[in-house]
Amino acid sequence: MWFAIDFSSHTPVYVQIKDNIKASILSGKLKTGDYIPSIRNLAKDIGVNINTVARAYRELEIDGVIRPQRGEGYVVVGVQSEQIREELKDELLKLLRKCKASGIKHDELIEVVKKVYSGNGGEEFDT
Amino acid sequence: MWFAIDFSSHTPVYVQIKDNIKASILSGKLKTGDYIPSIRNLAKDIGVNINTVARAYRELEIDGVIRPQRGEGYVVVGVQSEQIREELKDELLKLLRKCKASGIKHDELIEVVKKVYSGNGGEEFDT
Amino acid sequence: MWFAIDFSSHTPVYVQIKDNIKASILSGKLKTGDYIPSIRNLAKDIGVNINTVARAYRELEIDGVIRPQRGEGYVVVGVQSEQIREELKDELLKLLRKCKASGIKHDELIEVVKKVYSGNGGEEFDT
Amino acid sequence: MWFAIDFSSHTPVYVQIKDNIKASILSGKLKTGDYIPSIRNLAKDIGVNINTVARAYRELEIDGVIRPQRGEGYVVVGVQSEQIREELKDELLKLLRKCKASGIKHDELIEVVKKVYSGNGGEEFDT
DNA sequence: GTGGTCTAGACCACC
DNA sequence: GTGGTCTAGACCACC
Repeated sequence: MWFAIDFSSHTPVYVQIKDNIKASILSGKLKTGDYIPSIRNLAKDIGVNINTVARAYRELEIDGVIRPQRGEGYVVVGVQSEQIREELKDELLKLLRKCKASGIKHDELIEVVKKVYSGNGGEEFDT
Repeated sequence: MWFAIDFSSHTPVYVQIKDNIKASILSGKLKTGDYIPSIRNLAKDIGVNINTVARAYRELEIDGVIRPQRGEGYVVVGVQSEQIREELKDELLKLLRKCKASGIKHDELIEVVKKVYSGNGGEEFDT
Repeated sequence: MWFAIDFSSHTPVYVQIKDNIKASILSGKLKTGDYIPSIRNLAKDIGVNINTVARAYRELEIDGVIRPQRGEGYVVVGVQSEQIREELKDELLKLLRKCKASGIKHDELIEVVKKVYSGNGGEEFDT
Repeated sequence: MWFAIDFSSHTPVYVQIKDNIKASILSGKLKTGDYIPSIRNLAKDIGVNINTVARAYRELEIDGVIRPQRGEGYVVVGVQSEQIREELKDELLKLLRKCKASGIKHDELIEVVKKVYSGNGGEEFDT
């Protein structure tokens, strides 16, 4: 697939997979009705065990994000976009507090924001 | 102490303790030479096992952030401020890209920034 | 044919097909000598792969329930009625114990029984 | 624990474990606040792999039936009794239809019901 | 001791 | 080919 896993992260691999799929849908790289990679293919691509991908997919199914297609894999159903955006903003809020507490100045911070939200660049968050 | 632990987070508790102490130093709440809480007290305060705090302190000592004072607890040595800030900004960069990719508008984002970096408040990054 | 498959059930599809055919014989909807649908037709009707129906038929043949008629499909031979009924009653016994243990009252239960065994209706076990 | 697993059943082992725990709560053998067996103990007792029990417990947690107690195992929260009873009655309805379709007479059936719902016996559904 | 995650590999059902 | 379940065993965090 199109994303890398950070094995040194404390975030479990299966959660990273879930997050990546959801983000890909939000960003439009995956649309409703699209097939996502088969469990075995994705596992091979990102170098993890089949069970790890299977768990991610199973939970995405429970969340209503994907749907199993008998014998053909999983297709995208859609995501609760607004809900996920709120979660992201919450995450951002926490991180910004850390930044401020750590003495990062407002100007420095705005510079980082500009790097991402400047005219073009920055659409790709996982390459 | 002055921070809460998120037990539902994937970030291990001992890492959260380390991060919090380092951030407190960066923000100036803790200065070189200050005593930090005893292992036993901090453990009681935040409701975790002594071993967990001990591990955080042990690693902070290895990192040169704190130093054991014979029989009197630990005192702050200092932190590689700039390095930590750069790491934070890196983390922020990644998260912002996710935000953009997920369709969060620039205006919404600035609103979140303002929530934290507004006038005075916001020194507390963990409340 | 006259039955639906529950794809979300843990019972394998080929077992559901077998059970349905056996029940149809027991109930008299299928009699000795009757032809059952061709593998291809049944597969199309219930929306499963040919191999799945083929497996069900193969096992029914092994069990002596149906018999291939050269070039003409399968005909019903018969079933060990009494044995199957005893198995069903055993299954029922277990489920009723669960019901009682779970606090379902006798009256509630009788109501369910009545729903099925009331006057005439209820011959269709899969509608 | 106090229940056996049917390894020949098509119902996955982890589902059987979930069902048994829920039934034990419904029947009063497990009450709110009780600890359930540790993952490793239950796995050893019923002769399955740790992962299988872990999956059952994880899903029960998602369902709000049990709650992890840091470092001490899982405690019972409770169950949506009424919902589970409705599920059981649904299951019963399906089975009864099979019974009727298979030619089991009303009298035979009532006999089975009486075996379970007669004055005393029958409370133990899993011994 | 407790639970959480992951691997390597097996076997099954279904297409 | 697809997904689903399970095992045996490892290593981690936390108590």
